[in-house]
Amino acid sequence: MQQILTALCDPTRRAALAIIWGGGEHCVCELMARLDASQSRMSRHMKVLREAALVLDRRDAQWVRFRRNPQFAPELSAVVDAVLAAERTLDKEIA
Amino acid sequence: MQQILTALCDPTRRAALAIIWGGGEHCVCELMARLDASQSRMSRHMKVLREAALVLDRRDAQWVRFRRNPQFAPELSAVVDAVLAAERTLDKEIA
DNA sequence: GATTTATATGCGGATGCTAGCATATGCGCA
DNA sequence: TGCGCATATGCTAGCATCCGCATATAAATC
Repeated sequence: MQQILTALCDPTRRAALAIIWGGGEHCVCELMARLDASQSRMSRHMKVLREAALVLDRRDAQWVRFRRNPQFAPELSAVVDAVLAAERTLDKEIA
Repeated sequence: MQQILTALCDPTRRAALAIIWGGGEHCVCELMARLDASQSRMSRHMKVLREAALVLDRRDAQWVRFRRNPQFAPELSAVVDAVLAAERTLDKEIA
């Protein structure tokens, strides 16, 4: 739990998770581009998400593809869902 | 959102919030006793919860009574609910 | 006014998080 | 083997967080 919340505490990680949580595979370079983050920065943030078991990764040629961990405890998935949903709602309200 | 997650990131604050979130008023000295926290530590943690608008406080003679903020945005309340529920569930599994 | 109880806060030290830079590693291709 | 793209990581500086200790403030009571 502590690890999950720590992972969710950084806006860049939340943004990366928002992209990944919806499904599909995403490489670091894609996330770098979409989130305007430097390479080492993105790589380290993904490491935190991986170590919290929020995402899984696999090598695919030069790339490392990240995807949502489907075996994540449902109570914890509910936390992630709530955070991402809240963020979407609040962003909409500002815009 | 950032402020909420930062507030939730500390285990002492989560424990205090778990007590308060259920309802009722609770003074700092009660929380100190129940969470085995020093006075300055507890006071500061409560300040973080207050500044995140998770809780409201009022003076009552020597005491400061904290209670859940009833006007908290529902999407954010959902985050708190999910976190506290997950923590309860996981604690139960360990025990 | 003095004392006691409850709470807040200034200060300092320890620790941790984050980012950038440079460099290392892994993989495909010529 | 050598080169280039994608990713990981050692190092460091800057900044935030957390805690304990001491002290300040607030309210009640005598």
